[in-house]
Amino acid sequence: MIRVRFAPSPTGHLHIGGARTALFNYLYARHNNGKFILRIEDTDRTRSTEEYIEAIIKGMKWLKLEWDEGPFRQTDRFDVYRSYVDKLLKEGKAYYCCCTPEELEQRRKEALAQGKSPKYDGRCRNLQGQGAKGQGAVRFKMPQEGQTVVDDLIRGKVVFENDQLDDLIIMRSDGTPTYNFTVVVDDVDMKITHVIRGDDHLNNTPKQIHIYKALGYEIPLFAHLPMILGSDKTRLSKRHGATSVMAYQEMGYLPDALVNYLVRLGWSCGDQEVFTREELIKHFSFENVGKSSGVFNPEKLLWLNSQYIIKSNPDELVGLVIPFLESAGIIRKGQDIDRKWLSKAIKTLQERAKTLVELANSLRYYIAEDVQYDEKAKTKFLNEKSMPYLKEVKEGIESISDFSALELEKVFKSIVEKHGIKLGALAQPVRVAMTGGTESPGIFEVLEVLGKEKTLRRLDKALKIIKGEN
RNA sequence: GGUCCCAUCGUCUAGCCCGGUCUAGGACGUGGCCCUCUCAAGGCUAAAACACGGGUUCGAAUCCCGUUGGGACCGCCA
Repeated sequence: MIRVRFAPSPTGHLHIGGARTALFNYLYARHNNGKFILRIEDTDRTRSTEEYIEAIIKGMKWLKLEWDEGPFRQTDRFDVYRSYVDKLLKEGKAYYCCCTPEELEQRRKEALAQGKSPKYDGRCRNLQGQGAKGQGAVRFKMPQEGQTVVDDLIRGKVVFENDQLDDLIIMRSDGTPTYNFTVVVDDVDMKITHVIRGDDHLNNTPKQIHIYKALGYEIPLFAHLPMILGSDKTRLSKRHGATSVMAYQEMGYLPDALVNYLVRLGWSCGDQEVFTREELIKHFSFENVGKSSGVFNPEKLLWLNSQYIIKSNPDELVGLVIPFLESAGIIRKGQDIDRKWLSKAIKTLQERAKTLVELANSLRYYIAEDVQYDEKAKTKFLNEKSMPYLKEVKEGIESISDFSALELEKVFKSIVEKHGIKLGALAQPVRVAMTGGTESPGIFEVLEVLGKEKTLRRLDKALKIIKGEN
């Protein structure tokens, strides 16, 4: 049974990079009928918050990255870590270190200034019981010779010289455990078979391997994912724009579109760009995960989002767009709206909106009582020249009983033929009268969605404006 | 500074493991054309890359070495 985990630290929101790590774990688990575990690594009590735990869970749920076990929290397991530390201490595989953080910082700086490696110098390592027992931080005794090989599923064998490794702190002087230790203990306890995480952990891996060995446990398989970079090729951060997953929800992105974008950043499946969740699960494999880091490209994400909006069922879009209509002030919060009609309106706009925010805004002229005219469009199309045509459209419309796009087209066509003009000469003035602007879905569709009553009212208003009555 | 990782169009990538089929394929973005009542969507099309230098070989994007460039890590953060 394959068991993987996503183990974020709640010191911030779920961000793009974390989401992709979670996604790859999720896909690997689902592809292999394994288990996906969520574990919150909150041992840094000064920086972890409940709020961020909630935010991470919210982000995971929004992306529909369902986990099978957890969320486990490391702060619930301090006694477990403590017992493992005691075991190592007893076996002489760890020792107390009474160097203060200030001293260490000082020595690190000096080493760096002299061009030396800033690793811990092992000062307390050989004190052999002379050091203050039971106080200070606990360090793990790393082997100082030989090599450690990380056999990575993505990178192959990576060799580290053990003399490069330093005795890392596994328990702080306040008794709380640290990351490199808890991660091993938890992965063992939770029977994790594959550790799938960011590339930034590759250098930690040999240290963790030694902890597994000291504890006498089997070493899991590792897969280190390439990093996601910003446009300047440095690690993706706020400087590059939105990095929080939920910011994309607010900007009107569909979770499936984000997932699709993220998975293609580092993974490929031939020439295919758009995938259903089922296809992703079916095809996902580390064989097709690249080694090099990738630059986050918001334009491609936007394109994918537009593709997902086009593919969506308009009825589903109704529920998704309503919050955006509310926040744009197009409808009042909790206002009743005819969902069937809204669905029809959305259908005409789907291929024109790249985000739900755009979709909501483009719905404005359908929903609002009055049109807001674009000044340029108004002067160009609502004038003496178009007035007679507008009148004829009005008369034609009044005469039909079936107010459908099909019938409307007939009305327009007969006027066009009668005057020997192009359809555009008729459609554009009507478009401005209906929407206030020069861009919209096909004019017949717009009229049909608007309905006879609203159409006639807007035609009247446009005619009044031309006559200067408004 | 040390260690580790990486290197194909501006960007994401296919190809690389198993050298010839690569005048290097696809996608986003950009330009042009078509469609057309506008805007989109869609279709067609163009420009655009094997970082560099050495090997190995009849032949290298593909294998080896080096250089350069980029990234990550070196915390009583995770």
